[in-house]
This record gives sequence, C-alpha cells and structure tokens, in this order.
Amino acid sequence: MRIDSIQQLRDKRIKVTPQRVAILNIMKNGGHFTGEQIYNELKKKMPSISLSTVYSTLDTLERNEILSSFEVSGMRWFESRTESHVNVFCVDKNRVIDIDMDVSWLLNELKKKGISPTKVSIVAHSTCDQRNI
Amino acid sequence: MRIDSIQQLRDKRIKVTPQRVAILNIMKNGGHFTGEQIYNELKKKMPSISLSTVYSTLDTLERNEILSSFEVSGMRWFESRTESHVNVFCVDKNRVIDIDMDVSWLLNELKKKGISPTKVSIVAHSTCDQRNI
DNA sequence: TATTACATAGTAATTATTATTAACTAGTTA
DNA sequence: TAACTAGTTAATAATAATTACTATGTAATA
Repeated sequence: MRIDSIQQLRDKRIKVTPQRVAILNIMKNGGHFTGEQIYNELKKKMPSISLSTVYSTLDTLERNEILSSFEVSGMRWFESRTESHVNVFCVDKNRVIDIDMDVSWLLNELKKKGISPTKVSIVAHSTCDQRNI
Repeated sequence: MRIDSIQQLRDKRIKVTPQRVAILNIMKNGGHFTGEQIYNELKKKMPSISLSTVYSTLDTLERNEILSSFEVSGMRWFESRTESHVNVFCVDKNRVIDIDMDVSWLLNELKKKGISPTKVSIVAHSTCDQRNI
C-alpha cells in the first residue's frame, strides 16, 4: 500500500469522494487497468457506480497527476505510477507489466532539444509467454 | 521520396496492388496519418477505395514491417518509419512530429532484461505552440 | 483451364469513450 | 449548524474509430 488515498486527494486540493477513494484504493498497489476493469472491480463494493463516473474520475485523477494513462491495444490503460517508465504490453496475454528502468536519460535528451513534455509513454510490444515476467 | 513503393512490396513478397502502392506513396515522404486521413487523401485519386480496405491494408503493411503505428489521442497513427524513435504528440495542434534521437540505448537496456520487443512506441505529450517544431 | 488463395468494396456491427443533464454532496462560509 | 455553491455523480444517449462480414474480384498455381 503506497500512500493514503484520502491524503493524496487532500494534497491536490480536490474533493475527497467515496468514488475517488475507492478507485485509488483499487489501483494504489500497482497494476494496469482499463476503464472497464476498474468499473467491474468497483461494482463489487459500490453497485451503483456508473461507468461514466469511472472514466470522468480517472480523467480528474490523471489531470491532477495522481494517476497516469497510456494507450495500447485500442484502449486506455491506467496505473498509479506517474513518473515516466517502460510498460511492456504482452501481446499474447493482453496485459501490461512494468519494467524497472531509469529513463531520465531520455527525458534529459528531450529537454536538451527544447521539449518539456507533460508526460512520456513508453510501450514495448512483446510476447511474454516464454519468460517469467 | 524514400524508396520505391513497388519494390518494398516485392521485397516482402506480398502482392503488389494499386491500393497498397497508393497508400505507400502517400506515406513515404514522412508524416503521421490516421486511417481517416489516408482514406480522404486516397479518395482523390481512387474514389472507389473503401475505408475498410485502408485499415486492412495498413494492418498488412504493418505486419510486414513496411509501416508502423502507435496509439495516442484515442486513435492509431501510421507512419513510414519502422525503427523505434520518439514521436511528440502536440496536444494543442492535435498532430504528431518526429524527434531525431537515438534510442538504441533504451532497446539495449530492454534486451539486457531479456525483453526483445517487436516494437517500442515512445510518445511524448507536449504543447507545441510556443516553439518552432 | 480449373482451382485455390488472397484482396477489395460496401455495409453493418462493435466497443471504448465522451457528452448531456438532472440530481446530489463535500467542503466552505454565514 | 444551516445554507450555499461549485464540483461530482448516475443514467442514458451519442460519438467515432475500428473491425467483422460477405460477396465479388483478381492473381498465382496445379
């Protein structure tokens, strides 16, 4: 469990609502989720939740840099990490895993070229069947 | 004009069709295109072309490593470059530009970790209004 | 020539996401 | 603590990019 979800929202000075807290609690231990996956997980505890609420909440959380997202395989994937890193999309399993790698070199190179991106998505496409990742 | 479109298809031993050649001719001088953009460009010369043909042809060309694609802003962007590089998505102009940067370091790091990706998409999100890119 | 495989056009279907809107509520202020 | 208000939610409808389907067409092969 990373940091307290309620405190995260307070730090960013946005409203603490049960929906936001619940979404953060699902995501804070890591992993990569589609909007639908979060919705399905959330419904177990919060049956009245709406899919549009999930998406708009995820948008709000990303705008406030509590979450981040990237796109692959025709959909958006959300995760609790917000610093740039490498995600591997497993084409055979249709899931995403994190790779622990320092990419500050890439960010510095971009800065040298006058580009200060709000975010950088790095997605490697790979089969993951034969390996232990 | 990079290399001859017909020759590219022959080299990969896939059928040379007018639709494939026309798509490659649109894309070979660089730039980033959505399926719809290619379709609209193509219709000028080839009014009977179908949007589904455009998508299936783009798929075929990417499978044969003549083109590549990545996803950002809710859609797929196609380009004639196939080696890994950095794309910048201009959030203010809703377009993509290439950044000339060597990313072999990143690919080597991945290889060291046992990952041999079929492709790596690197997309930086940035405003581009205030700069000359 | 007959056969087989692949490609295209046209249309319908899918599906992830966004827009709309009315009701609601967290957090602030009186 | 009550009232206020700006932001949030639920429900539904709408959108838009992409894919599926299918009949026809075209090229390669036996």
